[in-house]
Formats: sequence, structure tokens, C-alpha cells
Amino acid sequence: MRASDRAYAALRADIVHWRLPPGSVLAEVEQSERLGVSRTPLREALARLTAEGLTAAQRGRGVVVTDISLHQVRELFELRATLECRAAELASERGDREVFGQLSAELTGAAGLLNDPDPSRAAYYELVSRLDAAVDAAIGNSYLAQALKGLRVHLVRVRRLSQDNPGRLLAAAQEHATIARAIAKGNARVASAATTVHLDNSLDHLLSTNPQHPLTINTHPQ
Amino acid sequence: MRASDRAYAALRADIVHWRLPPGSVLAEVEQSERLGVSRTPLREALARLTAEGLTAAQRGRGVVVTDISLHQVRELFELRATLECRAAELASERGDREVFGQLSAELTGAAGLLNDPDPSRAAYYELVSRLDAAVDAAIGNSYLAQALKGLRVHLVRVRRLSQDNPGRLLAAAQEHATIARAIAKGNARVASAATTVHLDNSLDHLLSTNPQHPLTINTHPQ
DNA sequence: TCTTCACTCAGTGTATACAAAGACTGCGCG
DNA sequence: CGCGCAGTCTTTGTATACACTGAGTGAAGA
Repeated sequence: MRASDRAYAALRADIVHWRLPPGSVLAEVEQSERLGVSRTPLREALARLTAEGLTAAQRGRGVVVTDISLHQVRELFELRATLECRAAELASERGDREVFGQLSAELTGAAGLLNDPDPSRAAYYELVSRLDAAVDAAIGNSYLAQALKGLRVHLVRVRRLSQDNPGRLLAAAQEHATIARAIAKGNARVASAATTVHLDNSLDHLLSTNPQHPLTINTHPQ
Repeated sequence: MRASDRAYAALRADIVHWRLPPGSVLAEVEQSERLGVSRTPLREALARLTAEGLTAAQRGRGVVVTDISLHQVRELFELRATLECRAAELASERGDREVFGQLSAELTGAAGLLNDPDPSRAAYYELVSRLDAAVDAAIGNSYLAQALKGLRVHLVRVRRLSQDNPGRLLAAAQEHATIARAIAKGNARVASAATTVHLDNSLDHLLSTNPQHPLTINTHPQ
């Protein structure tokens, strides 16, 4: 694996998991020494991150990890709703019904996963990402799939803000199950509607647990 | 201006205007000598182009200008319809009515621009891009605006395929005027519908003037 | 005491040298 | 005559040295 790929993956993970919180300045020499690569591949990694919107180049001060305000979260969810509703419709028309039937069944029984002691809910999120992957494969549109992928990077970072409690996660799992069931039935209208409802609930939950603007207060959530 | 920016702008223009047709291999030393920059900024430019999807890295043979099949054009328009319809809706709700009223009037009178002897129709396309810019500003969603921007790069490249005749351009101008008028009236439903119609007509025209798959035959349209 | 200018220095932007990996070619063997 | 292998060579990947820009700081003058 190339050094630039390693640097990119490491930095991206650090940003997404808030080990590099918004506002962190990523000095080239400092990061290249930390990651054990030279400046050239590190610059390539930073360029990729900047293209994704995870970092931004500040004239004269290097690149910094971009901030996320609640206002931006709203914009993010507005685009997300647009893309995911369309994706749900297309998946309903073009998807493999068995795949989504199976996923729907698993999601309905996701309560078991949430009783798991794992605090990171890895098993649950893995199941959800399998649904995402199934939708990507079903829509048969690489441009749309790519747009969705680009969005999800930001959404994983935002997830840290939602401070999910078991109740919300259980409800979200059922909403996901509803979406998968509609796709399995080939009902595009319902799939789109269920997606709209799910995203609205998610955003409401996120906003209610983050009363005001100051997301930067949560910079070190530990 | 940085050397990497110049290299990026030059390569991007060359690709979009088909001076570097699909399949061209962009060897680093060759291009860096041609553009008068060293390999380092050129690599950065190539990385940006690859992130945009205009080029793709081929293991061991450098980066090549990506091909565009009719199938991909269909996918492109599918995503485009999704994003632009939503953008038209949001612009109807949030846009400045005077701005779009003015644009609508100009577009209605665009027949004059099309009688212009300029074969590149620069004046016409400048007017259309002003409509795009107005929509971007009106939607008030930087993520959606960014997604639209990323799409338009590919669309400019595809434009070369559509071999627009004056009749189609005039019809397109009227369709654009209809969209602008609906936005000016604040009628989101009609704005979205008019966008759907316009994009369907555009795709139909493009497909009818490119009978079969082999877009690569048009590699050197001059 | 405030403002401004110059100096220093940290850090990015660029060039180039070196290393490594993959592709092409030519030869030999079956 | 075809297939396979090895060697060479082109091209990318990485490291590092140098240049240049911009920011911060200190002192001096008003």
C-alpha cells in the first residue's frame, strides 16, 4: 500500500473519530513525522481530504480540520434527504428483492444487537452500512453512489454529536427495516417516504440533544 | 497563482474542451514539461482531476482521461435531474424573485443571442451559467451547490456531444425561461416539473444525435 | 502609550534526485 | 510457430533540499 494512502486513511480516521477535532491545524512537517511518511505523500493525502471537505486550506497557516455548525448539519441533511430518497426509489425499481428482504428481517431483529455490551455499537452500525452498500449496488448509478459515499464521510463525523441513546437506536433500526421492506416490495413511493421520515427523525433527535449552536463545545466529547 | 493551480486549470480546460480526448494518457514528465511546471505541482493537479472524475489512475500506466459512454451520460442525467429539481424547488422557496424575473425575461429574448454569428454561442451559454449561479446562490445550501458544481464539469464535457442545432438551443432557452419564471413566482412544484421536462428533452436530443454507443468515435469532433 | 515598520522565522510551494514497481521486448525452449 | 521467462526500461512513488511567502514580534518614533 502506498504511503500516501496510509497517510490519507490515518488522517481521515483521526478526523472522523474526532481524535483531530475541528479547528486542528495539520502542519505538514508535524503530521509527516507523526505518521512516518515524508511531506510529499502527506500533501497528497491532505489534498484528498480537502477535496472531500474534511479539511480546508488556510492561506499561510496550512490546512485545518473543518468545523461543523448545526446550520451545516441542516444543509447536510437537506442534501442527504434528496439523494437517499432518490436512491431508495431507484433501489425499489432495480434492487434484488431477496437481498432487501433479508436485510429487513435482520434489522427488525436488531434489538438483540443493541443489548450488546459494546459501547461503540459496532455490530449495529455494521448492519446499517450493509444496507447502505446494498442500496449503492441496487441503484446502478455510479455518480449517485459516489455522491452518497461523499456524504457519508461527513455523516459519520456528525454521528458523534447525536449521542444516541438505546431508545433512538432501536427506533432508527425499525425505520431502517421499514425502508428495506419497502424496497424489497418494490414500492418506490413508500421507500422514499420512509426515508424522509427516518431522516427527519434523525435530524430532530440530533438537534434536540444539541440544544444550541456551539458544536465546538463538544470538541472533546470524552 | 500557484503552479499547481495553473496546471490544474490548464489540464481541466484541455479535458473539458476535448483537446485531451478520453483515453489520453497524461504522463507526468510529458505534461510537466508541456505546462512548464515540475512534477510535484503537476501530480497535485492530477490528483484533483482524479478526485473530480475527469481522470482515472491506471496502475502502472499513469492517469488517463476518463471515457464517457452513453450509459454514463444516462447516469449523469439521472443524478442531475435529482439535484436540479431539488435545487429548483429550494430556489423557488428561498430565491430573490426579482433576480429570477429578470433572468426569465432575458432568456425569453435569447433568440437574439442565437442569431449571433459566434459559433461557440458564448453569449448564450454565459446567460445560462448566470441562471445556474443564481440558483446556487438562492438555494442557500453549500453542500448541494458543491454537488451541482461537480456535476457541471462533466456536463460541459458532454455538451460537445450534443451537437446543438439552433432549433434545439432556442427550445432549451425557452425551457430555461419557464424554469426561471416558475422560480420567480415561487412555485416550487412547477419549477421542479419544468426542470424535469427540460432535462428529459436535453437527454433525448443528445441521445438522438448520437445514435449508438461509440462516443469514442467522436473523440476528434473537428 | 499607541502605531508602524522592519526583521526574523516558521511553514508552505517547488524542484529534483533516487528508489521501486510494472510493462514491454527479445530470446530461448517446447 | 507459440508460449513463457527474464532483462531492460519507462514511469510512477517517495524523500529531501531550497526558495519564497506570510505571519508574528520587537523596537523605535510620534
